[in-house]
Amino acid sequence: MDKKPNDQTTAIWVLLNIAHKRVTQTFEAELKRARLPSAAWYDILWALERAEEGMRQNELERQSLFDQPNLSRTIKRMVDDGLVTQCPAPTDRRGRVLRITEAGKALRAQMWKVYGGLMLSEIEDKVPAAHLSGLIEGLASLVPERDEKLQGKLNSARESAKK
Amino acid sequence: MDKKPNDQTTAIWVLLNIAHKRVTQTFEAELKRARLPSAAWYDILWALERAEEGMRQNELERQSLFDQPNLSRTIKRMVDDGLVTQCPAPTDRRGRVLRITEAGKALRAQMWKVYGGLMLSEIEDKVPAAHLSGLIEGLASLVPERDEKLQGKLNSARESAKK
DNA sequence: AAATATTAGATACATGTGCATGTATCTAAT
DNA sequence: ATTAGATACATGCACATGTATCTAATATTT
Repeated sequence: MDKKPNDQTTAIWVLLNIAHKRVTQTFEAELKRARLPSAAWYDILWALERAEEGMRQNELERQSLFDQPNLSRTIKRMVDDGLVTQCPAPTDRRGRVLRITEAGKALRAQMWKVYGGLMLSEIEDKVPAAHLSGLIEGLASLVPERDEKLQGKLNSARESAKK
Repeated sequence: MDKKPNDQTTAIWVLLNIAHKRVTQTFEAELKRARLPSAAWYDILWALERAEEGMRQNELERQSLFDQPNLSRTIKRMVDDGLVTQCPAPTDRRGRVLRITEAGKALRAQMWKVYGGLMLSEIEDKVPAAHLSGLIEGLASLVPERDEKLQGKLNSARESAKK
């Protein structure tokens, strides 16, 4: 090694892993305790609920952290569970248009009671105001601008941080 | 929901997931490209290399992000690969003392060339100085003080951040 | 128009992860 | 000495994830 990472770099790397694991596990455990699906399902349901006209599956893939095969399987399960419908896309016969069902909306609302509460208790209550913007901007700096797949979420996140 | 998470909270939650996934995937992809084991293996090897006298498996479990069954299996693979030895603990016949082998040390050194370089390119080069402490303290605030399992790493990380 | 490349989505396979549980051993109270 | 409960580690199973590949459809090139 020509140059060693400094101590702050090490701290960030270690803490990024610890904090992510810790927060994620808390979310998943509480959702499971409430007999609800995982946070990833929430994110899909919420994205589809906002898309009034439905959403192409590849568009959802770009907005989510799922890779393509994984999203495909997850959607299949959600269709089987009656949460989402999958119709052929009108303009491209390869494609599928996804829509949330009423049951899907109901489940998302149900999940929000737990999910939103966890955002409050696990994040909002814990991060001191002094470190809010440093945390947000620091995390954002780790995501490359050019990564098209993540750009959408990053932009909307930064925007809401500014308000 | 009585109270909604604010926009900064949402940004943190979204960015924590995006940044973690993005950085982790880069690390794993580059290690794989170099035909090296995952970052988790590096962490184990490094912990054992620092423990001159060897380390009890349950102690390693506390210091790592592995849960117990998963660590058990991972250690088994590392023993099979000749990277680690597993001896009965002298004082407790339930326990195992783990030690890194010379081959294990060599592999860790090899991995460091890639791993350390990634810490520089993916973290040190990307996070602006202005957000360093906010990022570190913000992440740390997400980890509960009382979580014994994570406390060790958190303390050493904070300490190095101060220097 | 034919050939080729690209894209959308699904599926197979290998691997990783968490949870529940099993076995052996330890500690401490009876 | 015996028994109750805790702890250390291992294993089985269900499920999530990533990689490679497949099919069908669309886009591009010549």
